[in-house]
Amino acid sequence: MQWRDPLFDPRPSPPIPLGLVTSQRSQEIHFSRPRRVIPTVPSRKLTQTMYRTIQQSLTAAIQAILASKYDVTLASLAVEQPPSIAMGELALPVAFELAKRLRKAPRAIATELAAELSAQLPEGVASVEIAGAGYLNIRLDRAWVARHIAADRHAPIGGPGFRLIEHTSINPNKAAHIGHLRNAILGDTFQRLLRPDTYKHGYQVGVQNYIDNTGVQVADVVVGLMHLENLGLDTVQTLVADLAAQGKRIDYYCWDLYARVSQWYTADPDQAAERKALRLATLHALEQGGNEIAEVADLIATAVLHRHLETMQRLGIEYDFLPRESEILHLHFWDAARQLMIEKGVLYLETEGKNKGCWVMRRASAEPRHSERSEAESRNPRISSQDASATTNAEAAETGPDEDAKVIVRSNGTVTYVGKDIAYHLWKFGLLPGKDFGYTKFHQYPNHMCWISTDSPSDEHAPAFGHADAIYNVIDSRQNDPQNNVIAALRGMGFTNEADRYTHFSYEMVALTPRCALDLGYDVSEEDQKRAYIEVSGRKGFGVKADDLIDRLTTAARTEVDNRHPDLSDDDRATISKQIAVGALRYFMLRYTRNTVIAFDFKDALSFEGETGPYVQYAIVRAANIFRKAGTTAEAALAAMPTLDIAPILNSEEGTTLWETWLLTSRLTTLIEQAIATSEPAYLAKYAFQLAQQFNNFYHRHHILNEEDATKKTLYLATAATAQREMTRALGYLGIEAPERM
RNA sequence: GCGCCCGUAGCUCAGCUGGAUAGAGCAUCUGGCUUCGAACCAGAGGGUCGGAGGUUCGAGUCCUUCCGGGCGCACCA
Repeated sequence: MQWRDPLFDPRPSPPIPLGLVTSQRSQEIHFSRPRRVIPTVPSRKLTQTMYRTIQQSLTAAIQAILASKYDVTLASLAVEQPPSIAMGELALPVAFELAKRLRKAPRAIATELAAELSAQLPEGVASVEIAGAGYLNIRLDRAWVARHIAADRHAPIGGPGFRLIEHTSINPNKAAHIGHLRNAILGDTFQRLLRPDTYKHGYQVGVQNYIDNTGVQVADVVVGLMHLENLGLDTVQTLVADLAAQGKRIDYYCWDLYARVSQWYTADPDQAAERKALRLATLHALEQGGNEIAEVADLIATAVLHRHLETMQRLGIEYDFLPRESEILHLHFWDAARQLMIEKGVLYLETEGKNKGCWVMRRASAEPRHSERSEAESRNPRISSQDASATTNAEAAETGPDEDAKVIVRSNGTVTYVGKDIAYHLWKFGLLPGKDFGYTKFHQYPNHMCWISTDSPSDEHAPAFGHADAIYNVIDSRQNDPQNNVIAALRGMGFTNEADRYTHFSYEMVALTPRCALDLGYDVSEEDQKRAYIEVSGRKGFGVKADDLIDRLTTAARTEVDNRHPDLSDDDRATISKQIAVGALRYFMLRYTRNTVIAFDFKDALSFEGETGPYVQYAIVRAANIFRKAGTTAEAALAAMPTLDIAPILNSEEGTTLWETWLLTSRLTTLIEQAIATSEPAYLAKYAFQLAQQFNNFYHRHHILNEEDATKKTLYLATAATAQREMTRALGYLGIEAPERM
């Protein structure tokens, strides 16, 4: 096991545009067109990157020794973490790499290197030792490092540029379910990692929630309203108003109706064809716009959309802009995209074969990938020319039509979903000539406005969206192929830079365990009961609705809070319960890595113990309680650090737990960088938990308030303070608040 | 048939650029509340990392192949 610390990261840090730093969310700045900022080096760099400096001087020293003593240079030097803190803080396996080249035993090389290095130790390094078969283990100056952590020196994160995150994107025809929650929580957490805040410079960020308000799913609910319920525009209006007046959720109503309609289509074999035709006619009317069907659709889709925003707001999830498919259609984004694609030669009219009469695009998989192949071959000669026989474009043209090509425009002249998506993504990158949405206000959050697209002129002072430097699409893994098609289109058009900065933030679905499905009262076939999990289905009305889950979590938390804090006011208990519920839910969705299928079970999701959000929240509350009882503050404890003689304590046997706690608190920047680089928020969730575990361990080992030695007591308080600070930050990025008490 | 993902402790999952004795949580068992709150901590048992080859000083991690499971491969949207 090893880990990397950004403080020791050899990579150069990206330039920071100091001028863009804002501590508060401000729509004027966040959504402005990309500001090309001339990178400047922050003046604080020298002090902020002290730890990185340790490593740099360390590796530089070793390189110098290698060059002078053995006449070799290494491209990079690996730096690892020893298995136990007792062996040091850093481990260099450099001797292993050199063993063969120098025809010398690793341990002998390590011995020579250690001798040379010990003669001139870099600042912050206490000693060098040889360990195992030839590791160079480095011990740090614990007091020196701890003081820098206490002063909150940390490596900078972020850079210039505008990054667009698309997440949630629920069809506005039914209630959000647990699968949508995973999507929204992943996207929202990632957005928090990127965005500027008081801890980091970050990147400029825009959060978009794409609304497919003219799709077949909305059409289905419209069919239900108009043909199953026999409602018209006015009576649908009444229905929406009535449900609102009764405090009923319109999205729940649609959830049931959608399932009924889906069944109704095929319920009577004699009428199946007729009903399918009705469905199609409804869809076309809806796409066309300017008719009663479209108005009903807009009414219901907008009402459901408002509910989705409410649901997500319960979890602290907010959006900046809601682009709708209706505007992509009505503002003719596709026409501009089509012209561009033809100009760039990626879209062509098929004149033969099964796709005759369609405008098609070659699939991503059919593209020759020269660079990848040559790289693989150079690494491993055994992978050679067999797979180089993949058909090239030229060959395909000679051997007939590409039957595997993706149809973008149907033979009847209508554009497919992928076509619309290509147009939308060209717009995201500012590559769609002459096209932009109209923008109008839609929903007011406490601190900012959420805008929605319109085909009318924009509101005054509407911000500009689009023109992103990089984009992240939080879309489940089942849409892998369609996403790759869009990326392939960009690449094919020569927008390679954009294609490289297009991240399909893919994740696996949330399914139900058979037991959970049975508990909810669903019919589960014998076959399904044998499976590990069952896919949720909006069409079948099969799943756990997001609001139901939040309600259950809140109720469960409330029971606990009522038992523990009968003295607190009703409002306070409600607030704490909500914070715990959100903490449990968000952590649950974030603790799994993206491509793990979550088999949902209430037992796991409703747990507040073990590896959960509330566990971390509880650790923070404990730390806060110490300062309350001690009559001092975390800030005061940290401020006292420079004056304390802490080296003897940290270097002692009993100081190891303390030191481990300090070391772990310093890794937040690493984890954030790692989570961003890999698009994997789970790493941060894991870290928050480990930090809480480490703190709890320290908490039980040292009784702070009873400590009689004044120096020790202050050091203990500072340890609690730094742990509390970093746990709170880590949870903040996960979108989880720390309650006052719990 | 093709593409992508997964297979690690009884269960649910981590394991980043290949590194030292493969880790958590849950469950089970044992111990710890008159303490800064036990939504906690300490300890125990539990592993052929799906199988087989290969590369490497070193493989859960990289390559090949096989097995098992999931998802996706429409002129639907």
